Amino acid sequence: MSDARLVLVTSTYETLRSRLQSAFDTLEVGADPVLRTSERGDYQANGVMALAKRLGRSPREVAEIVVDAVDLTDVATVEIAGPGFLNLTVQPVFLDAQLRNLSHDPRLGLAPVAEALRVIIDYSAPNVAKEMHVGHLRSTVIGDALARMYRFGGHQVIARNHVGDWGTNFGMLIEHLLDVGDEGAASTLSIGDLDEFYRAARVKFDSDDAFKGRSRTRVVALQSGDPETLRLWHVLVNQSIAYFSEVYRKLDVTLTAQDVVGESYYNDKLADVVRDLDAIGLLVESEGALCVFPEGFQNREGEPLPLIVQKSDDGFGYAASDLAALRDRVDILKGDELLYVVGAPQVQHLEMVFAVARMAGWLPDRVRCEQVVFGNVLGTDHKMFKSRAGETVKLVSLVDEAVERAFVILDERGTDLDGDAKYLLAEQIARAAIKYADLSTERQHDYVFDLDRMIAFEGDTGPYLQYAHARLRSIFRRSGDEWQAGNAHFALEATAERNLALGLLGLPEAFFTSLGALQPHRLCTYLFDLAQRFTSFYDACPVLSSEGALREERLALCDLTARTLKLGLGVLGIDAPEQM
RNA sequence: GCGGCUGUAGCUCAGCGGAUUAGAGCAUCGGUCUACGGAACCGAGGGUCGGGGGUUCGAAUCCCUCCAGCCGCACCA
Repeated sequence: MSDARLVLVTSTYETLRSRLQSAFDTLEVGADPVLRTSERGDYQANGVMALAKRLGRSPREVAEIVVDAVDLTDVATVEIAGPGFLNLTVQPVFLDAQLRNLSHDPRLGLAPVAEALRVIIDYSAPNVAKEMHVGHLRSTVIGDALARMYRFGGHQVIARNHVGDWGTNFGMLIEHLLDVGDEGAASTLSIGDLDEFYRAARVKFDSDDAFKGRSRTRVVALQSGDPETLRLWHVLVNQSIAYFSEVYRKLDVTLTAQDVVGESYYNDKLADVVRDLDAIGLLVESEGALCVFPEGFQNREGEPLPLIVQKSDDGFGYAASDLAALRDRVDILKGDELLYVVGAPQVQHLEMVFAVARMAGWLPDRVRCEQVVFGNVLGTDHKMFKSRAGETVKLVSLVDEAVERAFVILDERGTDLDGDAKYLLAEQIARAAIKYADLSTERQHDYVFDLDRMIAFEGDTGPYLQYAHARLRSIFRRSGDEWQAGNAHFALEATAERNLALGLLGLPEAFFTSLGALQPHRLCTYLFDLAQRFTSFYDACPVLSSEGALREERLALCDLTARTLKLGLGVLGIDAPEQM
């Protein structure tokens, strides 16, 4: 607000919507105009249909009243189409003014929200001393995209990486650590061979009774806080976190070691969860376990299904730590929104946790609490994504393979770059391919992981969008570095120019729709559509060879397009390189 | 059995607060252009939107039902 240079452009959509709203209000306060972009006009409002039905009047009649009441002077022309749709065509003067404003707005019309919320996003959640595999890909990529979008939207984000760093198998892991020695373990873990470490421990546990006995004793020592055992446990945890950080670096994910708040963090709060549930009278003992029975959940036999808070062996289940974490996020972190980016198999469990939290009064209505559900990653055979040997695929090998593939593609088409620059570019392309493929599909759907398709430079892919951006930047390299956003007049005489311009004005709406629905794919769709508008423009409208005001105008359109693509991709966690 | 998710062109996916010939990418076919990066542009063919019913002037979109697939359904998280 205090920064006068930050031009807060009222979005085109919002301008149209609010003017229509005033007109609709004359008939019924708050009636939704239902405005959307359209192929018939630039925008179409079809809220008249629903309103007419409620008022018991003919749609046509209502449409005429709205048209008479609406003030769209110098903004758009309206015409009634069909039974009562309002088709809006934006006026040239308004387009020109909007584009001029955008030219000077670093946020491209995307004003930060008036009221910042504190949003807690739980995502990634790998397990200590276990490999990160494809199953963690979606949580990590989607969670990080949402975190970036919330931040850019003006909210405060607290990322929580709910790492699995506790449980009975740590007895076995620590004993194995002792067998191979600190340094041996460190070297195995640091090169990222976590699967090997875990497998070796498991094999001994299953085949060696003495080892099994030591492991059980070790669990007890760990739970009772034995200092040496805790030291060993820390070795495992720290090595793993270092490894995860390397994976996040490869993926360009914003999670840091500070965001890791594992299950162990809640250990001393679990007893309180049980005690407090008991005090409220929700706790029921069933088959030796302490449970809460939220309404509406049944087991196979049609009997009430419990959320087991404390197991019959007195140990705490993950329900307990999830409840403790939820309380922490509401009471201590003061979250306004709690998001859990967790896969579909956990739907019932989290629903039960949320239900119990509400019953206990730990989750007030003002707090939005939601699981950001996502589907599975499938192989090209439409079965769960596995390696040829039938094993789960390591996340790092997935990324590495994509980088190699990007390298090959760069070589094939010949690049000016070499050495580190070339490697960095290959990484950027690989990440774009993987992330965009994941983000551009509606997240609840399973999707098919097909590296060839997602790294292709043609079609609806990350690299295609990067390429569109790189071509744009190339224009400016050739134009000489004297160009800067000036006062171009946007006449938009060519159809392709006008289509591109309308696309550019759509960013705020696309962004907030996407964020509001927690659906990054909507922003992807917008960016791809914009890129297509651009390539059509690029083909039809020469930029550098045009002259005078027209050249200025087209350069300004290119500048806006490049910035919009870069911003949009960036907010999804995808780089937009200057050249490819 | 109960609950959830999914079923849209050959393939991969959008659309699902109801709207006029159901969209895109890939693949196929046909054009354009000595192309500011052709990793391009323009166009064509291809779908009874899983089946059936209902609500409606109008449904891929809402409701019911059936079919198919995936997932979950008490002490591993």
